[in-house]
Amino acid sequence: MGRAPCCDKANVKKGPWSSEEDAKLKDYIEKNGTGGNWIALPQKIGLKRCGKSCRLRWLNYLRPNIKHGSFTEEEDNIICNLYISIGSRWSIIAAQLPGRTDNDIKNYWNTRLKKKLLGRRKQSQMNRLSGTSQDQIEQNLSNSALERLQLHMQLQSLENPLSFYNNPALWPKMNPIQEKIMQSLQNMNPSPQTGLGQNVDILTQAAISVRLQQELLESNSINGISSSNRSSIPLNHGNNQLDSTTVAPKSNIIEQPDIPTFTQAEIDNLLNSKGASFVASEGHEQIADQFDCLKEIDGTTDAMMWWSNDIDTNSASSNSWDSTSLLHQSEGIYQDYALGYNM
DNA sequence: AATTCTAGCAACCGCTATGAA
DNA sequence: ATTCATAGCGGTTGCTAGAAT
Repeated sequence: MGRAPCCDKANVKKGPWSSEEDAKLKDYIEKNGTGGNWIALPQKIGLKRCGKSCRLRWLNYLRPNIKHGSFTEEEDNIICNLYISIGSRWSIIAAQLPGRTDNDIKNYWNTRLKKKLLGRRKQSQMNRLSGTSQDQIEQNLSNSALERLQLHMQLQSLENPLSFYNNPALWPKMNPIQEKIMQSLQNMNPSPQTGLGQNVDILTQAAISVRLQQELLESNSINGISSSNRSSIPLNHGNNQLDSTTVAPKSNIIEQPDIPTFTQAEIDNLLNSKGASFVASEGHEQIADQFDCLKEIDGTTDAMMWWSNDIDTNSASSNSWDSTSLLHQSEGIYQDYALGYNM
């Protein structure tokens, strides 16, 4: 037995709104407000629409001060800044852009902005990988784009020791598993080859983080913490949701890889390239291959962005952090990232 | 000119959060 | 403390117009 429907589906019109329907709804709300009850509203005004549909139509289209039309460069920047910081919290992002709706921003990101950021790489990947299937190309594109973004963020933290990335106090609250991972990473030794202090190879860090997550999940399962009562552990919501049912079997746990280090030239190239593709060295590719197990954990390689993208759902919903300050904190990130892609 | 493909957008669906009873 | 109705959110779907073949 499922949930009771919010309205009588059989007698409800779906699809695009007519101008008459728009006029009816707009006229009523402007005169009377919503009355705090969207479900009852369509019946009051004789609309054969679901209350949810009325609400969406009002919020996304009819409401006064809605901005239609193209996004400005400043709006692009804000959206990218916040997306990098908090992920797909469209309503929070929309709150920073007066007149824009979450739906609008979500569509804009999915159809244009994302491509604008990644698109330049697509062509060069296509050139290099001609002969491989389109699926492989897309896979390589999205994985390495994420790697590149995170690597750039990591390097950014070295250049600016007081930056958001290097200051755990500024980071969003992490769950216990993430805390342990971060502690382990912070304890790792400096890399003498690169002279980059604690900037241990990011791919290695991520590989180790995966291993730790697997170990922790396994120990939880041994201790009787099943997926059904996992709610006692505030795991990530949405993209990075860890699910013990999809964790790779023990035999697939990755071995500690040999640690190749990025050369200074590679780093320089990464930071300064404008649209050039990131060509992983042989050693890096070997490690990158290990990240397939990430997909088995949470379905996407977004897990690599364990600290930049993961905000505990509870803290987000209880407003224990401020999206406005996040926006400021992340301003520099996107600007540099955008520079790298020559938007 | 007809057909197919693609991008952009509006709307829907299902889930979670919240607050009242 | 529990149940229920509604609001709000984010992911997905489907339609349409324009581009490409």
